[in-house]
Amino acid sequence: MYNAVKKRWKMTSTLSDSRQLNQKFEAVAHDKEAKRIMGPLSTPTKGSEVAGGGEPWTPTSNLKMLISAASPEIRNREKEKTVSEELENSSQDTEQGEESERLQLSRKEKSLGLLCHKFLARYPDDPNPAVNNDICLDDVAVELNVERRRIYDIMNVLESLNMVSRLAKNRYTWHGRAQLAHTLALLQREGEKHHYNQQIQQIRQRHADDVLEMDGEEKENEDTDLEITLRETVLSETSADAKGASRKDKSLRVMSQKFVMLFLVSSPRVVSLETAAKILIGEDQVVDQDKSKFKTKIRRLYDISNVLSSLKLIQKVHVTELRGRKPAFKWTGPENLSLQGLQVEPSSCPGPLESRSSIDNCTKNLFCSPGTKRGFTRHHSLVKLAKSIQDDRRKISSAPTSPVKITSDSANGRFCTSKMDHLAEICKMQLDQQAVNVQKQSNQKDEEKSSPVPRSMTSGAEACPPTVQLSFAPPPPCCSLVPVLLPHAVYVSHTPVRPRPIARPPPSTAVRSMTFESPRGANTKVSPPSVTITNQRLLHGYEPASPALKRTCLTSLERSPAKIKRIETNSKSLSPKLCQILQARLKDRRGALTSSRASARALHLEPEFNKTPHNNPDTLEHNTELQHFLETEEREEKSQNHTQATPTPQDSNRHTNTETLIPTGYLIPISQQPLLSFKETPTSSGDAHKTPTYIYHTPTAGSIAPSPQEFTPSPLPVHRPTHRVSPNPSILNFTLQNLALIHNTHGATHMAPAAEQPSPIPCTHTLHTSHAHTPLQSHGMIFIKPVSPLTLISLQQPSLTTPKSGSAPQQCFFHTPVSTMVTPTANKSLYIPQRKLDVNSEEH
DNA sequence: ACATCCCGCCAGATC
DNA sequence: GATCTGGCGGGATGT
Repeated sequence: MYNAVKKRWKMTSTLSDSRQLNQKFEAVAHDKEAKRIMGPLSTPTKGSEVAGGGEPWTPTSNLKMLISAASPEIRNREKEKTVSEELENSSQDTEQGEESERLQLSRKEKSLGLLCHKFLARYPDDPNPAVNNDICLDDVAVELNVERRRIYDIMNVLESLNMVSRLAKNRYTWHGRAQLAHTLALLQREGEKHHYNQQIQQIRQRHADDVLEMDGEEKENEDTDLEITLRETVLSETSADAKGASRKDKSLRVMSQKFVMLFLVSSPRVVSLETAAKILIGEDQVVDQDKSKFKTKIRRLYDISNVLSSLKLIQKVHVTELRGRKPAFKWTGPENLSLQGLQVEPSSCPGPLESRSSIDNCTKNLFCSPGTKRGFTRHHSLVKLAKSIQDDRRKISSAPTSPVKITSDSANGRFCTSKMDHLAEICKMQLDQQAVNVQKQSNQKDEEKSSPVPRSMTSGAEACPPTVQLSFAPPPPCCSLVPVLLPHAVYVSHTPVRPRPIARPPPSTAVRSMTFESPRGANTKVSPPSVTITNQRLLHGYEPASPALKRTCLTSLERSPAKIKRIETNSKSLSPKLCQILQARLKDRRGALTSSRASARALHLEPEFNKTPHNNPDTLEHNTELQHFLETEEREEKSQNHTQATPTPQDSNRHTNTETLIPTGYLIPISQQPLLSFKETPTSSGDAHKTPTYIYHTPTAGSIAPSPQEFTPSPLPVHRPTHRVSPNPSILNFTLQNLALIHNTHGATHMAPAAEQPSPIPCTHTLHTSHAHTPLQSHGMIFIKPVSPLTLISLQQPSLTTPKSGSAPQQCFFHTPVSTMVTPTANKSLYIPQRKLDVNSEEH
């Protein structure tokens, strides 16, 4: 397969090369020009790359012309394309010169930025919805003479800004800048929520301090305050990076959105790559993990920057700091972003990210009768839901190493079944409701149309509301699906920002406790100050232990598959060390940790994780010991906290927190009640406050929906200490595994519940409803199988459908990487994003 | 030497 | 199983 892919790529490159060669032949180029003029190449709609030639008749053409004029390189490139195309048609002899040709092109000529320019030149900023704005990656790749891989990079960034949306495999829909302002506004808001500005300041300050004095202690102190916040946020967000979810969490889309957020919240709208990378990665990790990660992040940021630069949203600059001159980017995009439009009725309009396709998918396909065939492939998920569930169960149960999984099994069957049943009903309801919503939306649209955004692309996306609509406000049920832009990452952090209508217990910092190892090693200690800070934050309404954070921890544990593998590879040698570390850590933790353990529940770790321990005998031994140790601790903790054990809402929250620790993707803790409380405002746009539901988008299966409840106060102090230490993913994973082995006591501690929960499937609906029934539900834990996001989605839908049902369930959704959303309430538009897009409008 | 970032391997996700 | 996606990082190129 790979070979095949490679071949394909090679072919592409070959073509490119040949084209390049052709480039030399100016005459040929001219011919091409003529051809272009004659007609669009492959995609008429797109306007083909003719740009260079300049097609006066279309905006795109004009744009192209301008670009070409501005950049000879672009022009040449265009020519090359044309030429190459001709060559292709005529002959393929070019291969010989491929290499040479390739080399001939300067690096700049092959830059992503230039490529993006070319790409953008093909489409109008404000596309006519009536026209077919579909983008075929293959066509684009061919036309632009680049490998598909490069196109993905561009598409990912554009998608993060909702300038395009994925329709189906190999297919995207172009939205242009119509929704850009809205999207940016959303991102800005998200950035504010995440306190990125603080993070930036923190980092800057820290750098300054570092330069001035290398004193370790001081640094430590510094960390306490904002840094902690930053870390939390970052980590939480990073969590995405971390693993679990799928690599998608680390996707360029998420990074791009975060990156943009940094600009939007930073006072001097200048962000250095270093700062951005740190924030995106999390300083701890940066410090701790080799710099490779940092380097990689920087590389990615360059990729993103190139695209954003092409969009003219940022501009490269250099900032001079104490340490010297550093590359940075300055925001040159729109400055005054307002969410006004966004706030429009949530229900009516799909989020900026929403695309016609998504809407269509949701409305037409998804919610159509389950049995119906869906035009969109992704919708298969619905159809396959049952199958997926079963598969998941099977997998889970089969998982040799994870006891937890096994547990989930028994109940799963029923759980799934019931869910399915619900699903059908929900779908039905949803359809009905949808019809109503559509009408409403249409009405609203008229009003809202104030914004020039053409939302619905072609065919009736009746549902497709203008971008403006996205209101953050309580997203309609469907909206939940609607990607408000919050990228996966986003979802993580926002928790902190959200206002909690209900007095909920302070968030627990359980997550932190999970992080055993501080990157800084010895330095990390539990610092009382940090605890204090946490509390303060809580008071302020920040949630230190944001779900995101938790996730982060979890995620970190899981990490990307690739990484996991690496880790596993090394596990043999590392395990002993890890064990030691863990033990030491545990000792340290003993007193403090209370809830952190919960993470342990994570039991159900990915197979990979599971493998590690098992594979390595030594590890097993260590594990046993660790387990013992943990168990003991856990018991102690339980005894201490046992009061909390009772399954009251609060308890649930706690559990949730604990759950958070669980590796994302697998267990998802959802607190229902809180959600319910929030949910009430389906229509209200109140951005800021209602937000009862959060839409957590996780590209990966396991997004955790942090409920307000999640933040329980009581445990905080305990967790805090650990928190400081940055978790070593490997260690965390290891630990989690061990913990997993340890059983959880149901109520007593944090995590246990989740693991025990039988149902692997995250069905919001079920969860909520069941809340009272099963322990699982009560805990809000959901076991999500990373493997089948689709399943999750479908499950979610049901919840969507029953928006008003009032039950909490609906509020939480699990987003698979693909679709995410959670909207508790409303529901006007059903939207199922094929992929999760990122922006959330959640809070309101 | 350092900044950029292209290239394409390779694994997870989808079809 | 084939193909699509896209994370990732080696290493080339530019400054």
